[in-house]
Amino acid sequence: MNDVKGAAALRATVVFNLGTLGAVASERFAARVEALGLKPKHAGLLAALDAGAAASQLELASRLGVAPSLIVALADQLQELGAVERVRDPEDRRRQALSLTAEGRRLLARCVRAAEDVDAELTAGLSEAQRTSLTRGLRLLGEQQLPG
Amino acid sequence: MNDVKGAAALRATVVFNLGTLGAVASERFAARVEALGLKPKHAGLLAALDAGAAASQLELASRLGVAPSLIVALADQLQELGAVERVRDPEDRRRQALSLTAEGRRLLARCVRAAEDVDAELTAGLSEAQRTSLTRGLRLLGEQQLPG
DNA sequence: TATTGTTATACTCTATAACTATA
DNA sequence: TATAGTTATAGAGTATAACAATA
Repeated sequence: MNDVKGAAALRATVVFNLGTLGAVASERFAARVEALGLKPKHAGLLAALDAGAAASQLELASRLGVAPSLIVALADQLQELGAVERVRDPEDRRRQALSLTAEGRRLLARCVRAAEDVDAELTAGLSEAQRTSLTRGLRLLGEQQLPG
Repeated sequence: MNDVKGAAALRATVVFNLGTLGAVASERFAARVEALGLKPKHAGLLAALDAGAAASQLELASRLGVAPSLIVALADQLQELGAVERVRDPEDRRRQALSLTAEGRRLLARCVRAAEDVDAELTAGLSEAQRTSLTRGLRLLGEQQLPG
């Protein structure tokens, strides 16, 4: 009790649990979307496009907090899967507008189902009230700390 | 409303928020412990040792869910900082028991403070009740999904 | 000259495999 | 021969920097 703060105090923090659980969660989600030819970042890009960020690739990069070159790679792969289209802006031919295809929306829906499956798995040991309260807390934090 | 599930549904999931917030949280924690010469995994190892997992390096590796070779590297660095000691088990000279030094406990305490600072930053926009409920939900999930 | 997208390159993190020493 | 730890190597993921096309 006269201890300085140790392991128990670290485990009590939000940041420690977010970090460790985030890694576990991402790993499980990745395992489920792998069969679709996707990584979690692909799902993130699909979601950003679906949310209406039909913007230029540079804008997407800053919204997702990744390097522009990564958007190129992700978009290349999604394009090969027929999930997105690139259309040159006729008013500024440097710009490429990314947009979801029907197949892209279908893939996104499959990602959502994968995420919901992982959710069920992760929160299986929680009561309904606990699940609700956790979900709300995370959404609130997400709205405050994440762009868009 | 006749839409298939899209971006909004993905953002509503626990796994999506855990993944994205976990990345943000880890990044902020990493920035704070960098000045101590540490990465988040160093803090994790210090915490595991403080929690009493004084075990062999191989046991540590499986407890933390990382490769044994990573424990070697982390322990090397912590030893250079004077934070851990390696003592050969006299009964089986292949085994090295890692243990925290006073400096290691001091470093761990500084990690805890860093984590608490990040917590305050992350949850600044939440009410006390929201913060409590989030913290409880995460700890509960952590106890169920994480080893040890 | 500045900006968008792309390509080339390098860096970080971590795992797998090969190796050493003890058992 | 099997195991703990170590070292060497390789792969994934992503960023930075150089480049091309357009403005």
